[in-house]
Amino acid sequence: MYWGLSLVKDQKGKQRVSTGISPSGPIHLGNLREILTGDIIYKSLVLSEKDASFIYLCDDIDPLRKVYPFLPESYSAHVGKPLRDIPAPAGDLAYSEYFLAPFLKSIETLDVKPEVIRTGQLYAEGKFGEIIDLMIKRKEEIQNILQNISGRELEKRWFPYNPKCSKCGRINSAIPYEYSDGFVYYKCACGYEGKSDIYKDQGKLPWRLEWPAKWKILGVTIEPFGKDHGTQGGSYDTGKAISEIILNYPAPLPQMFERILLKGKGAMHSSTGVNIPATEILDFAPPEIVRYMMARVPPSRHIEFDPEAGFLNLMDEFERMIRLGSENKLDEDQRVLLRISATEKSMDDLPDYRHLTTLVQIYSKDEQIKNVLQRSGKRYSDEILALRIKQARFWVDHYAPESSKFMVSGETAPVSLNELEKKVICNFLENIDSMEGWNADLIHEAAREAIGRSSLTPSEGFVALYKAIIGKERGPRIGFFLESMERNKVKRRLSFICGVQNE
RNA sequence: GGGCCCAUAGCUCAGCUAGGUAGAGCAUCUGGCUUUUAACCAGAGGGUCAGGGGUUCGAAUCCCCUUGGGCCCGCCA
Repeated sequence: MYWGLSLVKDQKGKQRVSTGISPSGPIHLGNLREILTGDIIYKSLVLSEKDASFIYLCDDIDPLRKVYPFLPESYSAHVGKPLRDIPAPAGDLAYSEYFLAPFLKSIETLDVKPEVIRTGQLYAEGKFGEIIDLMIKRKEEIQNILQNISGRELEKRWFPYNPKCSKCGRINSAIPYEYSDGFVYYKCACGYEGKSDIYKDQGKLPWRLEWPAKWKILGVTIEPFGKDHGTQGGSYDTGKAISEIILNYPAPLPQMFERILLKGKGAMHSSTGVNIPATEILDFAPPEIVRYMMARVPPSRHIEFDPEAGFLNLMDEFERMIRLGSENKLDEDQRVLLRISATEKSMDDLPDYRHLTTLVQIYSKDEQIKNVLQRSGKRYSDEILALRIKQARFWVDHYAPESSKFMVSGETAPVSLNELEKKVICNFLENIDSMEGWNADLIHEAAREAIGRSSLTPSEGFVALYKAIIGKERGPRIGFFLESMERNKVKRRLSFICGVQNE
């Protein structure tokens, strides 16, 4: 059974899948796994005909933890303040919204459409109030749970609520010393003394308490999370205990997921530069393939993403699957996988990606590529075609390995050909000289004829031609390829090889 | 110190919570076709299922140990 279906099959009643993130910087492919795993689970619930909803929490009240490498040093003044209170590196938005906006755009492209909830807003609306009150009142009990399960020693003055200093704006430096009637009294490191209303966004719960609180407030029943939360004694373990003992709410069904590694580089991490921003993935990868990449393996396995040759193979694999799907040749699991990988857009008749990576290297204009594709009788919508061409070009420019790229050799570039191969080139040159026009069919016919007059097999003959023109043994179909080049340029190159003087 | 994941063909992986004669795609090789596509069709070679032990009539599959690789926690989220 498909892993998503297997995960949800025993879930009873109303289901709510939750995912989220602190929008503390640009979101990369690795982060995308969380929300896509959530979406796959959500869609698995829908396929299982269960009553399901899907939410995405933007933890915009989390403090800025440090000056990240991508930030100017001036941000040191903002460390400790909620992300929603900090100005963005550019523009007028808040810091959190600045990083959230492109991410939301990306996931929409990926056909992920959760209800987006800002945690700061939940605090502002007082949604956490009752639970904060309860947690403060049962502080000792919670403290014991945390200490027993996580094994860590909590400080004597530990308090289950972090007030935000109304003077300096930091949420990590105010020390509470008293609680009464919904107000937490604190003294901040900046010297200010004040109080926070727990029914407003004047402070927050620490993570290990906030997580179970969210489960109860939002009615979460399933939640995927990274292995960092899932370790023994980690925040899921303590969250589960707090949820069940203190809040009397069953902990959601957990689904841990492994990380995404960049082939040859290791784990993706925003700070090390080993990552591909989520937005950039979509510059070259159709959204279906990104979904497919996450959906095809169970979350417990790490994914080694190879944006170079491996990506093209993945595209092939997926396109093959679509083809088999339309021929009704897939087994049940594969059908589910395909269904879950699909976006709302139709996947019928998509131009072959690998083919496009060749075409974009031959032709510079979309119009020419469109003509070539139409010659084969296929029609694609301009919008889809333009997008795919753009993606293929991006891939060729940024990720294509040498074996997938070609460059036309200089007119006098050295090339090693044996006598038989040279003969093919010279025959071909003669044919070109006497050709009536310059189009793909004629060129192709001329090439076949030239090879026919030699003692080489057709495939050997084509190797000779490719070696002469691009210095490699294989290449794009010769007719269309040469048609896109200037006739005289081709002639000069072939003449050089044959040693024929040009007039 | 603790925890999780992984190891199956040259490469990427499936098969593992129904234990029953090792699979797919790509790559390679052979043959065919000889050109809308670096295409397509047919076939072939290629694996002590990391190693060892156990359970079993029977183990890639379940259990234990070992080795190797990766990651996470022991700050904060």
